[in-house]
Amino acid sequence: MSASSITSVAPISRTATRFDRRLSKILGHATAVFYEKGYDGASMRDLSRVTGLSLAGLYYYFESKDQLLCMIQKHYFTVVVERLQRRLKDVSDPEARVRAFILNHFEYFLAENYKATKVLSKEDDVLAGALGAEITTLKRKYYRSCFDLVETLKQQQGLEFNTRVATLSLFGMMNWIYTWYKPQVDPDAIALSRQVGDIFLTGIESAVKH
Amino acid sequence: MSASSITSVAPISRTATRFDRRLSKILGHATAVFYEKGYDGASMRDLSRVTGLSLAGLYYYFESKDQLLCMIQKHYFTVVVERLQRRLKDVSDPEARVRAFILNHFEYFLAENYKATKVLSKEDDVLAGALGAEITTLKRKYYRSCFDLVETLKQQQGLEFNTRVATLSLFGMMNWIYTWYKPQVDPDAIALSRQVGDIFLTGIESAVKH
DNA sequence: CGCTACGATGAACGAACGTTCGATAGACGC
DNA sequence: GCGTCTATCGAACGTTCGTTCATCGTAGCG
Repeated sequence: MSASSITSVAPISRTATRFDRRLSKILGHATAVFYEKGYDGASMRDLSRVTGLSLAGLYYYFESKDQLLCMIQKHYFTVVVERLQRRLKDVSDPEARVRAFILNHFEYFLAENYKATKVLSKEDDVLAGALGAEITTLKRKYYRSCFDLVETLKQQQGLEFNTRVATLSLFGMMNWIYTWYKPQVDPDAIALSRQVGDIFLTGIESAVKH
Repeated sequence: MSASSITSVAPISRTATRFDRRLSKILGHATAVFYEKGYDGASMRDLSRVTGLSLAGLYYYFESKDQLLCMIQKHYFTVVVERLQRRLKDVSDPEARVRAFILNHFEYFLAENYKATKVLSKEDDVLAGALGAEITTLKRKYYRSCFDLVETLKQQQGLEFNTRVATLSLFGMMNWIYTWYKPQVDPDAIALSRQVGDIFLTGIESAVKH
């Protein structure tokens, strides 16, 4: 029973929302700190400084540093999956659905939650035990969504390739971005999702100059 | 002046090679430890245990933990670039040269030095100052090699795409592998380099069933 | 007014960390 | 045989870490 699940069902809504709003801000600050210094490199004292709360005060909102990371990862994965499902409702063509996946990923992780990308990608396996298992389940669900879209496209077009390798290569292209993306230099989320989609679906050699 | 550069030019070859051989083994053990626990997660005491040397004895071979990581990264990047240049000598066709790059990367980092992939990819930005700058230079050289190969292919075939995005997408596919590759399940380095090359060059939709 | 739960704090704890220092063998040249 | 260099060690140092605990003000409720 996590803190958020307690308060979200608590009868006194005023106190509950206050707690949740405060927690939400802390999660945002923590994401920024982890983005800049990495999970191990960031200390609770760093987080204390940027949030304005005391070191001990932080522990009113979560049980441990591990659980804090868990809550962050959980939040972003949950929301991106929700958005994906909503977005896929209007799309039926298999190729368009794969492109919708890519666009959804970039719009959420590049345009709206840039710093989260690094935290989710890099601090991939630091969580162990029950906390790690919870995140693994969520992540597998997200992966599975993509895998199924690629597999459906493969069936429809009568293609032949290793779906696992193809899907994980696509994830590679998307998740590696946190290491090189520069907003001033590189295309925005929409243009980038088109280019990555082009490479994945038809390769660089299909982009003939006209 | 690093320790290895001193000893490699030292007149007394017996002492020098002994030092270098021992250092080389330590580097190998350290790579394995960093692979398993991450750079921050791995302690000098962990390294002391697996090497059999005492905690203080380790510091006879390098100046600091940071410099140890630097030496590891330096070694692998230097060797892979050397191998690449040797391999590219026999290949003139632009597409074949891009495929040679991919094959070279997988054969070195997947088949021969699997654990190094993670250490190089994940501990990408932990090094700061002069140590970090040295690695950045090497890494940029490797990136530049690939960029030029892609750019040449683009010119020869009269293609139109963002070379930077394409190149870094390729790196994404290659470098992300450390997060998912399972030798028992997934194709070997040769087959994998062919599949990744296919995706990059012609996309998944070109792989029509016959 | 008094009670209770909430939100927050300063100070401290024990553990683990990277690194250093002085000492100590053994090998080798003079 | 004596000084010097190589290789290694136990022990400790100072620091930083995540976490805890007793405490305190405050606001709402009876």
